[in-house]
Amino acid sequence: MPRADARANRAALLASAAQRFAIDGADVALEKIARDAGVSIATLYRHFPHREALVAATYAREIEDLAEVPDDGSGSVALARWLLRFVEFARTKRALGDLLHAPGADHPPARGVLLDALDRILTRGRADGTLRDDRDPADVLALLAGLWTLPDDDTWPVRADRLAGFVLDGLTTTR
Amino acid sequence: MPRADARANRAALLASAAQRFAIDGADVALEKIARDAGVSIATLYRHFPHREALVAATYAREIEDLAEVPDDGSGSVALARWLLRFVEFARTKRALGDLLHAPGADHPPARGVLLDALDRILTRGRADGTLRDDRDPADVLALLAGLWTLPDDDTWPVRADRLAGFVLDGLTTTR
DNA sequence: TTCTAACCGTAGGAACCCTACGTTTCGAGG
DNA sequence: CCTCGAAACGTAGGGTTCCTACGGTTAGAA
Repeated sequence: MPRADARANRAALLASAAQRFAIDGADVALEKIARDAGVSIATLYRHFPHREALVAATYAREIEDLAEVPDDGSGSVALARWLLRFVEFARTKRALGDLLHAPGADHPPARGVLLDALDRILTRGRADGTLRDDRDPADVLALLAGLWTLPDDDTWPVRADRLAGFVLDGLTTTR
Repeated sequence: MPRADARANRAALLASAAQRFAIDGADVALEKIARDAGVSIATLYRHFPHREALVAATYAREIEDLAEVPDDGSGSVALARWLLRFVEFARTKRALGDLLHAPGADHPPARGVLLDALDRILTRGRADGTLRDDRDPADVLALLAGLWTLPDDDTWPVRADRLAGFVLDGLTTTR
């Protein structure tokens, strides 16, 4: 159990981070987040050793939510539902793009969590014959990276749905 | 006609940039490129007011190459060939990812050039019935953004081909 | 050879990242 | 209620990169 002041500072940092990431994007200065939270930059680094850790912690709950895959329904239906949720996720959490799609070879934990979820869905679809068996979770995530490149205007939802639909189409066997 | 020394410096900068982008990636310090070229950082900024301009100029020739689309063959065949070239493009010019897929609403010229090429291909495929008519060039480019998120190891070519194949499959009508 | 517009480098401010180090404070145990 | 040490804190500063202001230098036309 950490000290009470440490816990409070951590919470304040996460709150500021969520706000700043939403307003200024993923590249906002960490010193700005620290200032908003009323703590020094050193405290931020003590709690979150690098930017990635702060981003991951900020969205930890949402990532866990997205990692849960209901057990009912066919693989293709599960995928369709998951994609809907993922699109909403991408729309509201633009700062996570860098984290999920970093070209580096070492996956951040958040990426692994989502890959696991996709793996469960693909496995189920493979078993019940509703999904093709020649794609893996990383392929799906790579295709969805495009969600973070779409222009940030009113056309976003339409384009995003079309992109997700494209992915779903390409994965389903029924056709 | 600019002065001879200005032309030489510009050429030296482009040569250094090509080398540095290939070795160190898109985020290499501009001062390093300037030093390699034997000029000062101010000279670099005078020729290329921002990083984007330098990247675009460095790969201008290759982008123009990729913008040329042969007139023969069906739309789907043209698309297949173009995708092969684009994959090779992505493999050798990783620094261009940021430029082609910047989320901002204002397209850099290089992006527009490729969108035009894709548009010609899609239009042809729509005319001859080999390509679906409900996708636009920006959709295709968004799907291909995933190429820049793949891990930089030996599995790259395989994953890249699979991704491009997925895009092609999803666009062709013959099935 | 002269002269000026174009080009160049030096120098430095500003923003950000990250760490070393001395100080303060919480809260468990007496 | 006090003591006291571990844990947490902030200040300060070095390093890097971006970008610009300004005065010196040079190419090349007349």
